[in-house]
Amino acid sequence: MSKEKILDAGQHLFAEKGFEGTSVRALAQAAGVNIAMISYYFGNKESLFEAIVERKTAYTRQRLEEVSHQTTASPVEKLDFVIDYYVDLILSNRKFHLMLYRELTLAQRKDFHDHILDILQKNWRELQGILLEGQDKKSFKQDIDTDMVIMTVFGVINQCSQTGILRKLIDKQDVADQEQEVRKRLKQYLKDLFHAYLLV
Amino acid sequence: MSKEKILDAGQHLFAEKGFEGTSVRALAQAAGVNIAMISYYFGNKESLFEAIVERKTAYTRQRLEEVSHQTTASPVEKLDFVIDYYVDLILSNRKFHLMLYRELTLAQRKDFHDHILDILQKNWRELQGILLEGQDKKSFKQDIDTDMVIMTVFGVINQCSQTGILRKLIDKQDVADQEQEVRKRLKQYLKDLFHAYLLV
Amino acid sequence: MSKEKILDAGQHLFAEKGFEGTSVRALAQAAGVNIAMISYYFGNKESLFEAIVERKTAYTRQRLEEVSHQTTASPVEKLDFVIDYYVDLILSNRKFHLMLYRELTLAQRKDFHDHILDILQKNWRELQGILLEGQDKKSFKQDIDTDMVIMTVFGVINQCSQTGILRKLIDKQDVADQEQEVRKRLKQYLKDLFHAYLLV
Amino acid sequence: MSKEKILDAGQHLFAEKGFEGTSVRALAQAAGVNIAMISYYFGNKESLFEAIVERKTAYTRQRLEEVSHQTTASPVEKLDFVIDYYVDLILSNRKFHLMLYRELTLAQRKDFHDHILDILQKNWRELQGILLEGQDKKSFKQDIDTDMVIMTVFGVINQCSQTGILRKLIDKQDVADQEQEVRKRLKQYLKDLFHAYLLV
DNA sequence: AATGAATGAGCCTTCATTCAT
DNA sequence: AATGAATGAAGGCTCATTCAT
Repeated sequence: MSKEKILDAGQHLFAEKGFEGTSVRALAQAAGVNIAMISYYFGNKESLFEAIVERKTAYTRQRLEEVSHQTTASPVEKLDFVIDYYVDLILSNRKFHLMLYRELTLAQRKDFHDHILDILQKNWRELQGILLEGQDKKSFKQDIDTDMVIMTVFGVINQCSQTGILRKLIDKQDVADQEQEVRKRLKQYLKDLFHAYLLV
Repeated sequence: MSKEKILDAGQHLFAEKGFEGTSVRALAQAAGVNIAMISYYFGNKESLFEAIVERKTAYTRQRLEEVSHQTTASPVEKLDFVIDYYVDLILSNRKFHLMLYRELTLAQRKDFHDHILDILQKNWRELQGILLEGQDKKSFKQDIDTDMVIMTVFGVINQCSQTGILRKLIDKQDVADQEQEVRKRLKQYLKDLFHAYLLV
Repeated sequence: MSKEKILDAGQHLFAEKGFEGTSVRALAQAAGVNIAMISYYFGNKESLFEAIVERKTAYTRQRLEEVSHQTTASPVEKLDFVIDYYVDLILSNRKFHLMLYRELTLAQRKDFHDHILDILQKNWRELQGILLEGQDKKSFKQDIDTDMVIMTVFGVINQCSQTGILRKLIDKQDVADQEQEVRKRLKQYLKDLFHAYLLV
Repeated sequence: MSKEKILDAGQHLFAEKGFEGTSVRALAQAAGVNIAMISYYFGNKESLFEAIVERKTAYTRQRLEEVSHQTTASPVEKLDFVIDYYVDLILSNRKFHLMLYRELTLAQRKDFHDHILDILQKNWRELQGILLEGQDKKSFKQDIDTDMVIMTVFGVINQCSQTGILRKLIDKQDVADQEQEVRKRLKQYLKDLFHAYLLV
């Protein structure tokens, strides 16, 4: 009960304020539990952070595997699906993902960094599998840089999420519409881009 | 004299440890000045940070403007040049740029966030100018998403810089070679990608 | 069952880490019982400590009384026996005795201090009885300071046990031999010393 | 100024409550300075403790050396002087010395333990020098255990200081008289004891 | 222009103990 | 008889900043 409340509060607060910016006092207060419960359940703040990332990414990985291992869809269809999936995933959890990548760029806490990177790489391998399958089936070109394609998918989505620049480019409508507009545009763009680059 | 030393020390330390991770004590010690000098010259840590970013980006912007305003090159050539330029720029100052984007994603410090974003947008407008010029001259397609192309340039370079994943993918050679290999591969990929997407 | 396990764990842990240095959590873990059991059985940490000391000293006192009340031996023989006995006793339980005297010197916990001192004094009175008997029988000098002799017996043994200096003075042999060497030397010295001081 | 105040407050508080029992908050309050000044001047609580011991023992060592190196006195006179000196020294700073020996028996903090022991051993060597000189000059017996004599001097004084038992043995007079009585009796006893044991 | 001392708030963690079951 | 969850206080320490000189 308290454990869940701490995880929930942590997911929200870490996303909002970052690791350093979130004090255990604030965590305990937001979770409505005593400050000592963080140590009691998780040992320390760092381990709580890892537990939150673990919970979040485990769910994501599971969902992703289900999708990418299905055999009925073509590589292009799978790629399009993954694009849609990741755009929605990242933009629906903007602050959390931003925070994750932010902490990832801090050379401090090397062990944690490697741990998270391993988890993310598992997901990246799924995408790589689709690209290689497409090359095998001759539906994608042979001289493409698959690593870079993966970098592009996450790089573009993160960049949009990060800078929030599109909010400035489209300022005619209200916030909710903007959000939908950005997602739609992002999905369309990535598909167009990769169809132009990948397809034979 | 002391002021310069503080700026230099700050540029290095903030890049290495981030804003939160850099203490005023560490700054003073690294600069070889008294701890009170930071407040004396810059008021507080945040303002020192802004001064450092200002100094760094001003230099970059100046260099970029010189390049993009030249009239002899074609849009494609200009695009290719900007790609080369940014890959070298960001990868040559990896830690600083990572830190910059990291701090940018923290909702805290809103004013600072907007200030930095304004600076970066100036540079982005240069790139946008090239894309629009290409459309004008009918050398680029008409139905392209120019905002997204900009997001892609920075997104992909940052993603490579950020995760350092390529270091894992190419581990046959020594570090210096890897660095060159990554840059070369990144430049080639981005050109191939945009030529496929942009050119009529 | 749990109570015994706690007492055993406490005797070992308090000897090793001292009163302050032993946490209730560590006690519970070492005893393999729930943390709340310490409060359940003993009320609080302090009372547990007293219970342990009580158990330990009661056993010692019983052994000592058996010995000192025997009537066949002369005062000198009795004294020699007590010296042998105490050297072995204290050096065989070095850490426990060190801890006991250590806690005794803390002005805090006055009640506990007095309680322990009463117990120890009972044993001291046995030794004093021997000395007075020796004076009565004219085998010891009349102008000796019996209180100080008692202080000397315990003071010297404790000092050796405490500083572990003899380990540094005799470093030719292995640890087990050192231990035996120290005991032998200590017994011989104390007998020589008191024979010189006490005997008529 | 603050540094001195912290050292003074520390000397008093550590003697009174021990290392663990003295909080940095209490130290700061007793010294009338801000809590951060302990870190500012000494780094941490442990280093403050070492600084205090250093200051105290340095003064003692200096005094002792002056005395033991004088050439006019005989070995017996020197021994008697050292006995008088140490009885006064330890009983005048009872709580401090008790605390010192107490902390010395804690296996925790091994480095600190060794450091203090080294300092104390320097003083012990002075006493050992006197005993060896006495043997050289044939005024002391040849078959004495000099290490044990040293253990005895400190052991007996510490034991008296520690248990405070004499307070119970002599309870006819007021406290100040007791103190003097104990010192006088202790000095006399130690001289009698060693004269009996050492002299040819 | 520059300093070292000083501040007070805040950090994370651990403590002995008690509660509800 | 026994438990795991929960408590609130206190622990040592570091922080950015300011003061007096």
